[in-house]
Amino acid sequence: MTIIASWNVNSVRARIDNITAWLDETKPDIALLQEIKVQTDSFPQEPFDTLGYNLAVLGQKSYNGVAILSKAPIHDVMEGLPGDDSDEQARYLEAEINGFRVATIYLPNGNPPGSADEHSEKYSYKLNWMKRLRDRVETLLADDVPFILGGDYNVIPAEEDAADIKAWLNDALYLPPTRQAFRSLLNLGLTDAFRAINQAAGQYTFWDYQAGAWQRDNGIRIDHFLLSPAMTDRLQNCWIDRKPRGEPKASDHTPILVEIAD
DNA sequence: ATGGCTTTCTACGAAAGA
Repeated sequence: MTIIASWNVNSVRARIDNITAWLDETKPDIALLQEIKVQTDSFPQEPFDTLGYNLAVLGQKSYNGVAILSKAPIHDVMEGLPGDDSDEQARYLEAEINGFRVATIYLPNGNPPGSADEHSEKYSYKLNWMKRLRDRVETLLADDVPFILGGDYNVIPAEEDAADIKAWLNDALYLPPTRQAFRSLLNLGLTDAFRAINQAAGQYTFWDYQAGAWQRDNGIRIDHFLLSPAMTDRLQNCWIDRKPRGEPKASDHTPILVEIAD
């Protein structure tokens, strides 16, 4: 049995005590982090060493940045999403652990989206990034390697994934092209692990810092695990741990976890 | 809400986030 967590921590340095306390209590075998907001060589390695984790880090100054923590050895690390050599944003890191491939994903936000006739530069980047992710998934499927892609997708898949969907109708997280691109990933044969286990509305992974969103449970479900067919066959459970969002100095995201059978 | 927080930076306000 393997427990894998994904958590957009909104700065690994500002959140180090929250993160280490949660890891020490929850003890996931693998943790995928996003928005570490630090360059690779400044990543705080020592507290994770102490907890028994191996590390793979793809950092960037100030923004973005992703990391994989794993109690088992990490092999064959791939830094960055293929398909655009000019893309310098640190949003994708993939490796082999325990015989499967695992990626930590920080999909672009995309706001402001621009108009329907002319998407903004940021929204175009998001949609192109999703196309590159689809291409990567097609390669992994063709190679017949089991895989799990976890992270902050910045996609609200359906109206039941937001407390107030009207607030998101014209947002890059929910616009039709965004949901269409997310569905096209699923249509390749991937499974949204959370929805395979839990069909309830009102299951969120993000609450804005503003306007008492957490206290009012005004959230959205945007952090996801997508599993290849072979990994879906091994899926035992998937759940959201709301507790870290209520702690002092919390990230605006909370962790999502999957349990995979051996 | 064209932003009510939060984080970052050769900082002292602006950019980015969602």
